[in-house]
Amino acid sequence: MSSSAQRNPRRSDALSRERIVEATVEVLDTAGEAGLTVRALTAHLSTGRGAIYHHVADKDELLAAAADSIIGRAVAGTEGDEDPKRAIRGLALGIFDVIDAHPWVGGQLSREALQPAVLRIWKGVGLQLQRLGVTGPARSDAGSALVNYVLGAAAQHAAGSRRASNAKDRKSYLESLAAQWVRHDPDPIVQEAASLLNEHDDRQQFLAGVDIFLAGIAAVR
Amino acid sequence: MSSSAQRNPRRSDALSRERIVEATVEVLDTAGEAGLTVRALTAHLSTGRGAIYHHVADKDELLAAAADSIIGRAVAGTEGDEDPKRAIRGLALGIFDVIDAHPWVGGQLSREALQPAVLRIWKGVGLQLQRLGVTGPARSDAGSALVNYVLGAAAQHAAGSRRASNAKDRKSYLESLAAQWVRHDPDPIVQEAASLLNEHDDRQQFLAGVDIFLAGIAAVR
DNA sequence: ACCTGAACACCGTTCAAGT
DNA sequence: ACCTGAACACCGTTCAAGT
Repeated sequence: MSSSAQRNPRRSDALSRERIVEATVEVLDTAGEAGLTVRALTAHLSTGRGAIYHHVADKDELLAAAADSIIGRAVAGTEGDEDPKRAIRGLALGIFDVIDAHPWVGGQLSREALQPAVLRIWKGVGLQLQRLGVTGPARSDAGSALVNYVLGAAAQHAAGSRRASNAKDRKSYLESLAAQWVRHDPDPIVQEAASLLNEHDDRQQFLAGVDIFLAGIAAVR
Repeated sequence: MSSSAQRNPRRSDALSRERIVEATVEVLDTAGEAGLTVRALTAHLSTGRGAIYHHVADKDELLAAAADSIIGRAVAGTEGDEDPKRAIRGLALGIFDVIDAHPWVGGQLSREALQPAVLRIWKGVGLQLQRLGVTGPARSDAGSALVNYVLGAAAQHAAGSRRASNAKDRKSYLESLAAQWVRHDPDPIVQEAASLLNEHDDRQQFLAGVDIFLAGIAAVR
């Protein structure tokens, strides 16, 4: 009845899909995407390599389920806001923050269009757009624009943060890259364009993009 | 001087980075991302498995170079348009079409933020935004919004088309999915939101998204 | 029914040996 | 200098054998 430990603490309970997905998240968070191997996972669960295949079909399903468990938490309780615009900002920021904390989710969401985690995001966006009064084909266009923007920004941010855990390194790399552009093409127009790579706060820039989108659907409507 | 064939047609020339990247594109186009193995690639080039490592560091570099060769062609000659808005639409559509034709590029662009192909897109977008008269931090925000939207839409479209090569299957799957949402949650608000998954032309919807962001950039400025 | 772990059919990458 | 292909150190998944 209670969830307390049993006689043998090394193997607390029978395996279950939930326990496997939970362990998958733990391995991904500590070892990254490359560190998620069936061997590492089953070692973490102290079970045999083949055991997980009684509960999930394959590694893809495992990754999709792990991402869904993370996104599920982020999207939950985002409907509360009275103001649909604020709700959209909250939903988007919730996804951004959760991907910042679990970079492997960013890559996973781009891997399969109709996976549960992505459908959750479609659903949340659809609800808020409806509350905003966007209807008909305009809502499909707006929803697709927002979902694709959020997923694209998430993937790029995750890809960047996965590698350059050191922010200083990243900054100096971006600066040298911009300088390289300018050297390669001394056209002042290129020089100005290189400023896109300047230092910025990814999170704030992400939110600015959401606001550009919100202004866009208001203008197009 | 000319590029005509030599005596032995089975091994036309010495290996080179260009020839290897070209072969990589060919393998990816015919066998997909999962089909790109060093064994398949070197067989296609009729050489030994280790040969390519004299010209590229590893498989990641190969994928990045292959994507860059595709994106390079798409972005080239997109600066011609007088009207910067039309140039942005052309740039975005060029990327969409090239990813529609080579779905593996869509996934690759989400894998590494500062890879050459992605930087090319940043550069192209930066140039047009500048011509549009967007300056200062507003240009960074606008550029990031546009680039992330394009990359997100590209990845989702590619992920969708990779699997469901059969459009009929995809359509009926989306329909049953929407029906499932409604069954699961009879709230009419959910039912309406499910309409986001309705049939649509991905390419046209992609362009509608670009226009939303363009309108937003104009409104926010 | 669930679990174990050896076995299978693969990978990417390295490196001694060749030319 | 460039190439070859065997060898190495891994993978994900299956499946007979156990409980």
